[in-house]
Amino acid sequence: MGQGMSKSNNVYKDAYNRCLRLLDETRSLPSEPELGTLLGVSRTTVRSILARMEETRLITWNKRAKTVLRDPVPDDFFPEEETDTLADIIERSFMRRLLASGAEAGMQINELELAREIGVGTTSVREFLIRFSRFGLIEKRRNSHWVLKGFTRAFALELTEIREMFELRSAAAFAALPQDSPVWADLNGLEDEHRLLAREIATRFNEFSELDERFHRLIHRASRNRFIVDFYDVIAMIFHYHYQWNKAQERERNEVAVGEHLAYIEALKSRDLGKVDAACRKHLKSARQTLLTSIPENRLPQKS
Amino acid sequence: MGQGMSKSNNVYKDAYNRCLRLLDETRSLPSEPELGTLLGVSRTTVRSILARMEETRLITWNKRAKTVLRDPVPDDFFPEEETDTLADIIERSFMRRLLASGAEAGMQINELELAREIGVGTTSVREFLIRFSRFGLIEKRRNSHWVLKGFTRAFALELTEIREMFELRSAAAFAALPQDSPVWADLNGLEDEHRLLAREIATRFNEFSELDERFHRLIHRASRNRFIVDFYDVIAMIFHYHYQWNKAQERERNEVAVGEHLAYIEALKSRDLGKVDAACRKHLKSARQTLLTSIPENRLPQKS
DNA sequence: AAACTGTTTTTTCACGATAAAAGACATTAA
DNA sequence: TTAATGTCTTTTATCGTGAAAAAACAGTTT
Repeated sequence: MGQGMSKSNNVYKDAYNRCLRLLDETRSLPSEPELGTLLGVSRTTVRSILARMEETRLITWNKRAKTVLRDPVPDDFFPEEETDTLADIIERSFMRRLLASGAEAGMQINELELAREIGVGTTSVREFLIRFSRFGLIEKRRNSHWVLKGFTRAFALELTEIREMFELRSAAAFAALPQDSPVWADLNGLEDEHRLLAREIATRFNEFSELDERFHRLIHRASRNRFIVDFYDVIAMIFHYHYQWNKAQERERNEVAVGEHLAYIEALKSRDLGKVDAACRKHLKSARQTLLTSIPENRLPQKS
Repeated sequence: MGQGMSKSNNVYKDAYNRCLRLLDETRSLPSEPELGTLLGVSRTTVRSILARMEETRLITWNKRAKTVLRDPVPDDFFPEEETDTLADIIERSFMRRLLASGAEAGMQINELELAREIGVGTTSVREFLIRFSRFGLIEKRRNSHWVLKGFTRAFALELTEIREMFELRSAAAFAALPQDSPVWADLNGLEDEHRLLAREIATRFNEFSELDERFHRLIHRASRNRFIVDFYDVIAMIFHYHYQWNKAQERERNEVAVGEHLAYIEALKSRDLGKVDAACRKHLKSARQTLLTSIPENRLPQKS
């Protein structure tokens, strides 16, 4: 499937699907540039979308007039898997292998083999590995292969050490932000979402990780330091796959975390640096514990 | 020049040049695998080197017997510029443009144009930009171009903030290392080199930046945290180009820094955490000052 | 005139192909 | 029987190419 293909049109397909959802809401579509901004794509792509919608008799299209003819049905949508970017496909395949047992530290990674297995070109795999290397899980040998460093206890400890350093500093910066800063409104919004989730935790516990990420990113942004903000990508990636892998006690864990977040938010709103520090430390400690207990360590930690 | 060329043989040429220097020291060369380890290349490359050395009558080569016939002359060496990796060539070109006036923040970076200008393929430029993005100076717009964030005062401040956080922690970890750790010998070696350089600073001041990097890397390594160790790459890159660009008061600056390093080393050796912290802070403060004064800020700092 | 649509050009993304370099296997010498 | 050399295979590094997508330009409509 798909060999020899130069470039998939997933941007178009994804935007098309999103545009279909817009159709429910209006009787006619806005101008091409406006649609482009709305969907986050260029006008070229917008025009391809409109052309297809006309073909499938979803709309009539004549210059400025784009009249909706009917509501979209499930069959109008492109299949989900065709809307993924190649980078996402490669990342998922790679992480599946990495988290599967048998991915020992020190194991070497073969670009060609990975590319063949996933069914993509080597260039895309190379670029993925280069991007991925900043997560500290793989390392390149000059003129040679990549080496897997492994999702080990040592990795988790190094990661959380930096995370704690950065978040404590960000939280302090957050508390020191002037009262008229828009972050306080954002924080209030997040607080409401937390309270709502806390009330319905029994059924909605799996929605926590998305809220968790938004909350921590808001705090990190207060540091106004690109290295701190960017580092949250590493944390988010690890936690994303970690939670996908380890579902044990998910409900309990998340319930505890929501409570900690609410205390943390309370501390931030008090703008008392001592309280902020304490609440932040407490939450980070339990987050680290959660991560650590999920990593089985059957080998001695390797030196250097 | 060089169009259509798949891959340059710079690994071979560089190893060849380094192998020539070995010739001065011995009358016969070791085995192929041994030479490979010595030069950091595969046996395939070693054999190409030996083949050429035989051709140019530098050695006779018959199975295990590799007898040196004559000392190499300057003409035997490949030109320096042919030994550079493509990544280095691209980095240099890119940094030259970036540091040249006219590289405004917000300016967009064009892969194709860069590739054409440097005379390399787009793939190599793309891979370079991905690797380079971790330095925080450029940012990718999804499905579109890269944006230059600029070598601004804000960048320098964000960079030094992290650097100070990491180095203070590393220095403390260093001082806490057991007396029998090999780092103390390394530190003594560096101390000697500093004293030597201090004595001859008038003529050797330009050798400081290399020593500086080795010293700080030793300290960062004590953190035993890959993210801290890796972050020194960012600092090293910035300081490398910064010093190349800004030669004003180089001698004075370096003289002061050598003195600060010696005090810092003294503090580490005392293993008194208070002294270490003070010496580290003092040096980092002046390092930051040096970096900041060299960045002309003619615009207001832009809001996020 | 401002904002839109129609058309053309440029750039990004991803592939297969090929030389350089690494690595594996087979053979031979110490 | 260990460690080298000789030979063959695989992988990495880099390019040119072509389709997807963005961006620029030109002409229209309100």
